[in-house]
Amino acid sequence: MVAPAEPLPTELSPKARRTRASLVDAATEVFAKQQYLGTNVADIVSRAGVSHGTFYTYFDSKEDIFREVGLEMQRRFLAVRDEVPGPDEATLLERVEATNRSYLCVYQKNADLFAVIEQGATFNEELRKIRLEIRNGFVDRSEQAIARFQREGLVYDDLDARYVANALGSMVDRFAYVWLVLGEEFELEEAVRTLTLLWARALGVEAPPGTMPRKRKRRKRS
Amino acid sequence: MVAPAEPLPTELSPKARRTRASLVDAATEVFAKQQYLGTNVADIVSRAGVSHGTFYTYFDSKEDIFREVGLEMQRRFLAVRDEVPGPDEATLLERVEATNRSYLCVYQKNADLFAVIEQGATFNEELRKIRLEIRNGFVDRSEQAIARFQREGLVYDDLDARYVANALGSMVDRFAYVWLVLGEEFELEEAVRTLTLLWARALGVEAPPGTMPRKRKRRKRS
Amino acid sequence: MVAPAEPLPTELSPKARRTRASLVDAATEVFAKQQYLGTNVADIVSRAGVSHGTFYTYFDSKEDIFREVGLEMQRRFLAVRDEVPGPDEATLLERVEATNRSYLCVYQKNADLFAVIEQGATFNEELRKIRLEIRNGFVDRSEQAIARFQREGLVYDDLDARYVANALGSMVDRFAYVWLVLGEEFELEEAVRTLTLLWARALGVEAPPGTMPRKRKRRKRS
Amino acid sequence: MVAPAEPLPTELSPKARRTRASLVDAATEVFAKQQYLGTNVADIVSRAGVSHGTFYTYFDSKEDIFREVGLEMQRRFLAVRDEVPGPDEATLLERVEATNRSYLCVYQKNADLFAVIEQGATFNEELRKIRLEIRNGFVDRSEQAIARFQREGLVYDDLDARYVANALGSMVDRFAYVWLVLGEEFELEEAVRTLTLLWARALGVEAPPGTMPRKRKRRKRS
DNA sequence: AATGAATGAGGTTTCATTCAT
DNA sequence: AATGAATGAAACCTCATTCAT
Repeated sequence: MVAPAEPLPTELSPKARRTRASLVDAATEVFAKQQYLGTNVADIVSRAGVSHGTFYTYFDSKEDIFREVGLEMQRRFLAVRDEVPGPDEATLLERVEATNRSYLCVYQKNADLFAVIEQGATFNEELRKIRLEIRNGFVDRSEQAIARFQREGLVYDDLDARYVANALGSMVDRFAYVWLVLGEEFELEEAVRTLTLLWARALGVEAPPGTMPRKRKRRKRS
Repeated sequence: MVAPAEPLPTELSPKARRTRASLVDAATEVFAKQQYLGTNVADIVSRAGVSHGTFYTYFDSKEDIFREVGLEMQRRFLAVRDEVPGPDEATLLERVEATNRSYLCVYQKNADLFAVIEQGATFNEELRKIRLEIRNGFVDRSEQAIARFQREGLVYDDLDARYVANALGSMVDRFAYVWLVLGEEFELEEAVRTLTLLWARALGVEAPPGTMPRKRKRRKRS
Repeated sequence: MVAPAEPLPTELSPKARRTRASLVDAATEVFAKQQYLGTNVADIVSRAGVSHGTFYTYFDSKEDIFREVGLEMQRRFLAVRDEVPGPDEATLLERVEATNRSYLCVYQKNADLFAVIEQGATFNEELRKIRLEIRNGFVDRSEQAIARFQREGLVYDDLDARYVANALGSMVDRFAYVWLVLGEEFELEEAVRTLTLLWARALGVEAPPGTMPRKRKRRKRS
Repeated sequence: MVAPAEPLPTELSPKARRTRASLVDAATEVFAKQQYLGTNVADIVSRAGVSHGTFYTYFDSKEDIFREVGLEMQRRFLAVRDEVPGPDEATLLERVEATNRSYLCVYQKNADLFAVIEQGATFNEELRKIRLEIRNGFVDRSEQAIARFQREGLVYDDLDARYVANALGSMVDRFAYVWLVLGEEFELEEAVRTLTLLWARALGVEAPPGTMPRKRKRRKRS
C-alpha cells in the first residue's frame, strides 16, 4: 500500500481543510486537461485561487499532490469493484460481465485523468505503485476467483491462476486504454460483450445457452 | 504511416553517416538507461563523442532523434512479426504461439527502450503514432486472420473480429508491459503457453489433443 | 498607438514596483551603453541585482523590456513637445525655435539611448511603431500648424502641408542623429539657429527685423 | 575612405572571380530580403551554390561581405551624383532638383538594400563609415556649392554652409527613409518638387517666375 | 579552388520551490 | 494560515567560423 505522507486531513481545521480540498480539486481539473508534464504549480494555484506559498503548506511538491489525485482515482475504481456482486449472488459469468462493465465505465468517465495516471506511472515510482494497486485490486480478486473455480472444476485448471488473471486483466485494462485514451473507436456494450465472452471462453466457463452461440460449422483444418 | 522527415540517410556521405549513426546509437543507450525525460542532449553528444552543434546538424531536436529510435524499435518488432510462418505453413495455433513468443522475446530484449517508447507515447504525438503502428502491425494481421477463420467456421463467429483482435492483442501487449516494465515476475515459457492457450480457447480454436486438457470434472454451479 | 501589453504598474505591490523599476533602470543604462544587440538579459539582471527568474516575472523577453525603455523615451519627447508654447502665446517662429531646441536638447540628453531605439527600429516592429509615434508627435503637429498658416496666408501655400511637415521634420530629426549619434561636430545654439531659420525661410515666414538678415548683395547669375 | 581589405579582384583567376562575384550577388539578394540580422552565411552560400569553406576563401566574415555590398551601394549613389550637371551647365535650382530626384530615384530602386545599410550602420563601424561616405558624397558637394553661392551673394549668407548643407541633406536623406523604408506614403514628383522648393527657399535662391508662386495674401501676425 | 562536417561558446527562457512578511 | 516576490539551476538550440580532405 502507498502510505499517506501528509498530515491526516482530520488534523486540519475546517478552513484549512477547505483550502486543501480546493487545491486537490483544482489539481484534478488541471491534470486532466493538461497531463502531468503540461501542468505547472502556477496553473493549480491560480485555479484554486490561492498563493504559491499556500500550496506548499499542504503539499511537499507537485508530485505529492499528483499522488493525492491518483489516490482519489484508485478510490473510485475500488468502489465500483466492490459493487460487483459476490460469488454467492451471481454466476461467474455475471460477475465477469459486471466487473468488465464497471471497469470500462469508470475508465470512460475518468479517461483524461486516467491517461495522466498512466503517464505519471511511467516516470514516477509513487504513481507506479498506485497504478499497480488499482490494477491489483482487480487482478488479485480475479486470481482468487479463478483459483477457486479451478478447484471446483468449473474452469480449465491447466493454467496458473496468477498468469491467467494477469493476462485477462491486461486484456481489459489495455483495451480500455486503446479505446479511451488512444482513441481507437469502440462501443461500450459491444466491448463489454466481447471482453466478457473472451474471458469466459478462455477460462472455459459454461455460458447460459443462447448467450454463447457455438460455431456454426466445423471444418478440420489440415 | 509515420513519414520520414529526415533527408534519407543514403544522401549522406559515409563520414556523415557514421557520425549520425553514432548519435543514434548513443541516444538509444542513453534513452534506455535514463528514460526520455531523464535524458538531455548533453548526455547523448558526450556519449557519442561529438559536439553539441554536430547533434543539431543531424537532428532538429531531442524529440527528433527519439523518433528515430522509436522507428528502429518499430523495425525490430515488424521484422520478427514477418518471421512468423504464414497460414499455409502452420496451423492457427502454431502461428498464435509463434507470434506471442516473438512479441514477448523482442519486448524482453528491448524492455528498457520499449518502456521509454511507452512513456514518450504518453506525451508525444509522433511517438504515439509509432507506438500505434507497432501495435497495429500485430493487431491488424490478427484481425484478418480471425476474420478469415470465422468465415471458414474454424472459430466462433459471433464476435466482431476487430474487437477480438484488439482485445487479445491488448492482452499480450499489456502482459509484456506488466511483466517486463512494471516488474511483476513471470517466466517466458509459461507466459507463452498461457497467452496462447487463452487466445486459442477464447477464439474456439481446436487444439491438438493433449495440448489443451479438458477440465477434470464438471459441477454445475447453482 | 502602441498598446501597453504589461499589466499596469499600478496593479503591482510597492515592492514589486520597486523591483520592476530597478530592472527598467538597469536596462536603460545597459542598453544605452551596449546597444540592443550587445545587451543580454544577464547584464540587465546583474546590474539590477536580481536573479534571472525575477526578470521573467516582470518581462516576457529582452524585447519586452526594450519596448518599455522605448516608451519611456517617447514620454520624454512628448513631454517637451507639450511645453512648447501654443499658437496664442507665441509667434510661429518662436514656436518653431522652441520645438527645435527642445527636440535637440532631449536628443542630446538621451543620445545613447535614442541611438539604440533607432537601431531597434530597424529590426523590431514594435520599436518601429514607437519610433514613428515619436516622430509623428512632432510631424503631425507641424502639419496642422503649417496648414493653418497656409489658410491664413502667412506662409507659402503651394506645397502640401504633409509633405512639408515630413520634410522639415526629417531635417531636424536626422540632423540630430548625424550630430549626436554619428558624431559629426556641431554646436547646439548654432544648430537651433540654422534649423529654425531654414524652416522659417522654407515656409516663407516673416522673421522679425534683425533676426533674419537679408542677403547683402544681389548679383544675378547668368 | 574605407580601405578595401580583400586582395584586389584583379589578382584572382577568372574562375575565382566568378565564384566571388556569385557570392556577392547572392549576398546582395539575401541581405535585401532578410536584412543583416536575418541573414546567415548558410543562406548566402546556398544561394550562391558554393560551400561554406569557399565563402571563407573570399571573405573574412559575414561583415566583410556585407561591406562589399555596402561599397557597391555607395558606387551607385556616387554615380548618379556625378551625372548631375555642373555649376556651368545649369542653374543652382536645376542642380538641386536634379540631385534630389537622383537621390530619391536610386533610393527607391534600392530601398531594401539601403534599409539594410542603415541597419548595419547602427552596429557596425565599417558600415557606419560607408554610410557616412555616401552621405558626405552629397553633403560635401552641397556645402561647397552653398559656400560658393554665399560668396557670390546669391543666397543668404548668415548661416554656416556646413550646418546648412548638413541640415538640407538630412532633410532629403531622411525623407527618403521615411517614405521608402518606413512606408509613409508619398509620390515621387511631388516629393521632388517639395524638397527642391524647400531647399531653394531656405537658401534664398531666386526661383524662375511662376515656379515659386508667392503667398496670395499677406496678413501681419500680431 | 573547393568541400562540408564539425565546432562550442553563448544566449534565452522555464518553473518548482523557498522564505520573509 | 496565507502571501507572492524572488530564486537559480538547468536545458535547449543557433550559427559564424575552422580545418582536414
